[in-house]
Amino acid sequence: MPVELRYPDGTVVSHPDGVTGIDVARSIGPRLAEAAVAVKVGEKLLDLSRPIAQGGDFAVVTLADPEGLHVLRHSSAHVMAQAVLGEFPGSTFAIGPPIEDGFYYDFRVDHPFTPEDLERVEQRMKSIISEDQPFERVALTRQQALELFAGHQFKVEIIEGVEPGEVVDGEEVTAYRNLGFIDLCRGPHLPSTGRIPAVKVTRSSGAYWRGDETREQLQRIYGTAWATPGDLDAYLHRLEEAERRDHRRLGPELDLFSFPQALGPGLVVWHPKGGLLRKVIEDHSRSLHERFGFEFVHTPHLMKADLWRTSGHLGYYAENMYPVMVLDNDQEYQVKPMNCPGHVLVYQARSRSYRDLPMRLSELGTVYRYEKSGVVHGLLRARGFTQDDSHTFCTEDQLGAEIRHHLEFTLAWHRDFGFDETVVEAELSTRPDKSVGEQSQWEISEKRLAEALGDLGVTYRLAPGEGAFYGPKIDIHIKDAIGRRWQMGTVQLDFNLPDLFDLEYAAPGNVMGRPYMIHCAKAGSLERFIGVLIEHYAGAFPMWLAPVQVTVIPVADRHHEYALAVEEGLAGAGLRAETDTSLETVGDKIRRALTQKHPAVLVVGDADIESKTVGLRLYGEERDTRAVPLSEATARLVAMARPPS
RNA sequence: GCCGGAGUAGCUCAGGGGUAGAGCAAUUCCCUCGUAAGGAAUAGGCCAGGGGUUCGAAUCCCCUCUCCGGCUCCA
Repeated sequence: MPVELRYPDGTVVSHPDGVTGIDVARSIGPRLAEAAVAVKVGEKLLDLSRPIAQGGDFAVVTLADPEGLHVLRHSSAHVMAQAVLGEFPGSTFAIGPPIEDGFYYDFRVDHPFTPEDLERVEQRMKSIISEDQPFERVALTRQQALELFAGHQFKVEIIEGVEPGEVVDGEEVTAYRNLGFIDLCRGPHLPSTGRIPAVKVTRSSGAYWRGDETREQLQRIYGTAWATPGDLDAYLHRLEEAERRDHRRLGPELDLFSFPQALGPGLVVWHPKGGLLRKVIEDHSRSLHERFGFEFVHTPHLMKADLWRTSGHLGYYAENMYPVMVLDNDQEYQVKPMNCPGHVLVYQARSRSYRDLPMRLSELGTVYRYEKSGVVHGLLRARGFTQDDSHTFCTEDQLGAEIRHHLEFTLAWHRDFGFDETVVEAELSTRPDKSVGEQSQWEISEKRLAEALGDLGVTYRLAPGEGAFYGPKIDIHIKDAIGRRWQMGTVQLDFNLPDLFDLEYAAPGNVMGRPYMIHCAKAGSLERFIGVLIEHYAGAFPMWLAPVQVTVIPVADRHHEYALAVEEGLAGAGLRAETDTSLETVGDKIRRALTQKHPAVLVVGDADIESKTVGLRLYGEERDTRAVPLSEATARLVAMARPPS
């Protein structure tokens, strides 16, 4: 039966039965056929050599397409496994998928890979590539696959996970073979290994089989592959760039904070400039909370262990909490890992009426969580941090409006700091397998969350079953300098605490109602927020955030007096200014101000004193040789320093 | 917590069984300068910590701590 294919330009062509992707690509053009690595029919990617069984939308996939890179990386992974088996006979391979920017493969080997081993693997990969071995697709029944991979624990486990009779494209299991290497794989793959233009082995690490820490730990090797050697170089260059943006490097360099060894891992001290940055952010947080109708509360860092027992944290969160302190008459206390119970106690302090709702309580609450020693990561993952936390209690009728209100706030917060859709991602997580609460609560809450996202025009990823056991949520994620995603803000329902603490309000008609509870953090943690903020701006903050906004540089020491007067004037206009009175050359002082990424530099010398002018230079801009009247410069800087309204 | 890598001056790094090195930063002095490093001198180290091996350890071995890259987990 002929297959009808619709090309991207809209034309529809009928092809004879058994036509392959490469046939069609050739019929379009020889150059396209040469560049092709796979074809796309409908949503499905197919090997070039595979007969096209069904008609539909058709496109030739090349390495210029994201799908093409995916195929390239998948094939590179197979080559890597082949190379490892060649270099280290007796090793066993597990799985090897493509990932963002590259691929990995997991192995069981008799010793972990050394840097020299990785070098050998890369060399062997390159020789496999130069041999241009064809990739061959092998269709198997479940039974055949079990026989072929008999004794291969990982593969047998995967095949056994395939339901008997489960069929994809008329086949139960497929594998790909190139020369002596064969692995289970859905494909598609490049036509041959020679089609890999640029590949590099990057690093190795331990990784648990099936991502389960109770199971065997394997050795993983990461690699990266690109459409051209130039793309590979650009990628490596991008990684170096990102390293320069790393907040753990920039923080101490800009004298914002440090992690003294004397304190212990994951604990930060803020230096004056970092403290100032943090103050600006806290001030903005408080003013926005006020505008969005939140009330401020304060709760202690230390609370009776019984409270954590009631809240359930000792049941499911104990391993993240610091050990018990025994005080007074055998009374047990613990440091808070979360602010919620404190806010619940504020709610409970007196009887509440529906007229009190919604009640929005907020606090910059510092919490301490015991993070495993291997996971702390600068400000992005610390053991002590401050959340811009809030808990809102409302009725079911108010739920939709409240969720939208909180989401709007969270999005406005991120926008104010310059985080746009290129780095921000929203995610809606729904009911997991194990959960508390009524089905109706989950349904209505998930619906309201989705509606709020829709109302505000937010594109989001749906994460089914990823919600907390106590409620569904919307999370805001931001990508850091090297593309890692960090959870920032969250709007999260809680069906658990209102029950555990028996929260009530008097509803009309003299009946008692149970409030809905919404956890919401806008920034998430101030530490993490500042960490990604530093990386986002590479330390060159917008003026309203910069700890030092203006540096005044006198040309010679006879200009110090005027320079200090200029500084005073700037300070009077509300700007954070510093004068560099060191006995250095102008060039050196400029360099220091720019290295510290101060947004504005004012140079003052003989010519300026008489005419009441300054030389103005903004970060990231070339020198402006024009003398600017001081009043004009001040007005410009004040305008630039205005916080987002 | 697990797998690997690494810790030498405030920072970036050299050295490597036989008296601890450089550049930048710091301090002092000279220079008085118009937009990314002016010059000189001085000071600075329990070579992460603890145990071993050795006539002798920063160097070799073991343990611990901390950091880095991953895994697991997470704001």
